[in-house]
Amino acid sequence: MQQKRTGSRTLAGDAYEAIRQAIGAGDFKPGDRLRFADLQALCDMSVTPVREALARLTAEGFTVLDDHRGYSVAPLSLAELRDVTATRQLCEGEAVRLSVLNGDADWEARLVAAHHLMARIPQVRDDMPTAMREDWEARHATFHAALVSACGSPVLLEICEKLFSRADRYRRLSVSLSGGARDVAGEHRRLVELALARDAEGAASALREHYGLTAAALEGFFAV
Amino acid sequence: MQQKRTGSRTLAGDAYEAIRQAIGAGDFKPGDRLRFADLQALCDMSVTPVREALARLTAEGFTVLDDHRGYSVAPLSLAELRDVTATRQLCEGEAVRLSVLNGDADWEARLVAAHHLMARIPQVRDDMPTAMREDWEARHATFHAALVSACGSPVLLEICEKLFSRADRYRRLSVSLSGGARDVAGEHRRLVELALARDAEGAASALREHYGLTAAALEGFFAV
DNA sequence: GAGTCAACGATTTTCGAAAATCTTCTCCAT
DNA sequence: ATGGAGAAGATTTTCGAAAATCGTTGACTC
Repeated sequence: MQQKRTGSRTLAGDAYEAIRQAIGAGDFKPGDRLRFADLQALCDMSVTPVREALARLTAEGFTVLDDHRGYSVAPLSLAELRDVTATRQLCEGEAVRLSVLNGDADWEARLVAAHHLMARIPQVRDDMPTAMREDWEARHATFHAALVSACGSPVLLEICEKLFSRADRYRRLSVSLSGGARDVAGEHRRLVELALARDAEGAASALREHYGLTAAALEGFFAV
Repeated sequence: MQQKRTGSRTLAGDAYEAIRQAIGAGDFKPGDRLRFADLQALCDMSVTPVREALARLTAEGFTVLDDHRGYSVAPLSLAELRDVTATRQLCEGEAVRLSVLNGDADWEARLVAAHHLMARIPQVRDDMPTAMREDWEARHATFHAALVSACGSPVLLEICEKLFSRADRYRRLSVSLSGGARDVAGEHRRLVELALARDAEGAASALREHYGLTAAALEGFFAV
C-alpha cells in the first residue's frame, strides 16, 4: 500500500480530512457505524492511522466511540442543534465582542477581505454546482473565523472553531430551505458594518441573532 | 505482556488514566517530551493504546502533538492561565446561572452532598498526606461539577469539564501558597448559599470572583 | 413455549516489527 | 572558524496479523 500524502504530514492527518469530508458530504449518515474495514478501503491505508483520525474526530464531536463496538457518526438532533446554537451565542458572542474591542487595522483588513470573497459568490442555492457550494462554505467559515480572530483568547477561539464545525453539520444538512425569506448576505454585511463601527455590543447581538435565525431555519428538518 | 484492565474497558482507557495521572503528579513536567518507549514501560503495553491515549489527552489540552516529533506535555504559562480563567468565567459563570434557574430538588441535593463531602476534609495543606490531598481534589472537582450540572446544556457542560481539568493543572502546581489570606472554604460555602437561595446572578458573580481569586493566587508562580 | 448457554462469525483492539522521518554528529570544503 | 552534505542513531509512524470482545444463532432444558 503506502501511498503519497495529500496535504498533511501524516497519513493520520489525511485520514482525518477524508473521513470528515465523507461525513460532511453525506456518504455516512448520522448514526451510521464506521467500520474499520470500510474506512481502510476509503483511505487506502492500515488501521492505525484510521484509528487516530477517529480519535480526533470524536474529540471534536463528529463521531462517537462505544467501547468494543467501535465508532459511529454522531447523531443529529433538534435538542443538540438548540444546545450548540445557545452555546455558540454565548461563546462566539463574547468572542466577537472582544474582537471588536481589541481588533486593530490588520483585523479590519482580514475581515473586509474575507467578507468580500464570500460575497462574490451570489447565493447558496440547491442548483449550484457542488464545487461552488463547497467553495462558499469554505469562505463562509473563513469569514466567521476572521470575525472573532482578534479576541485575544486562544482558548475561546478553539472553542468557537469546534462549535462552528459542529453547527456546520446541521447547516449542510439543508442547503435548500434557507433560500426563502431570509437575507443571509444582509446579515453578514451588517456584521461587518457594526464591527468596523466598533460597536462591540451591537456586533455581539447581531451575531447571536444571526445564529438564532439560522437555527430557526433548520428546526423544520426535525419536525418529523 | 497483556495485563488485566484496571477500570476502563480498554487498555487505551487505562493508558489515558495512567498518563494523565503521571502528568498531574508531576512525573512529567510541562514541556517534557513524551517518548513512546517510556510510556510503554510505564503502562506496560504496546504502542497502539498509548497512541490512542495521547490523542485523547491532546484533544483535552494536556499534551501537544508535533508531527513526526511526537507528543509532549503542554506547557504552562501565565498567558494561558489568564486565558483559561477568563474563558472559565464566561462559560462556567453562564452554566451556574442556568443551573440555578433550571435546577430542581435533586440538583440541590447533589450540590449539598458534594459540598459536605468536600468540607469534611479540613483544608488543603502541604503537610497533608498525598492520598488525602488527592481525595480532596476529587471531591473539589465533583463539587464544581455538581454546581453546573443542572444547566441543561450538555455541550456547555463538556466545555466546562475540559476547562476545569485544564485549570486543574495550574492549581496542582501550587498546593502550598493558597493557605494564606484566602478563605476558600468560605467561598465554596457562599456559592452553595447563593445557589440554594436561587440567586442566579449572584451565584454567577461569586463563581467568577472565585476563579479570579484562584488565578490571582497562582500568578506568583510565573513572576520568575 | 420461554429461557439459558455455548459456540460461531463479525469487528474491534492490541501487538511486535518494519518503514519513514527527524536529529545529531562527523567530515570536508570554503 | 563557518557552513553544508551526508551518514548514523533515535524516535515516530505505519503495517499486517493475532488476540480479545461483542452480538447472534441455534441447540438444549424446564
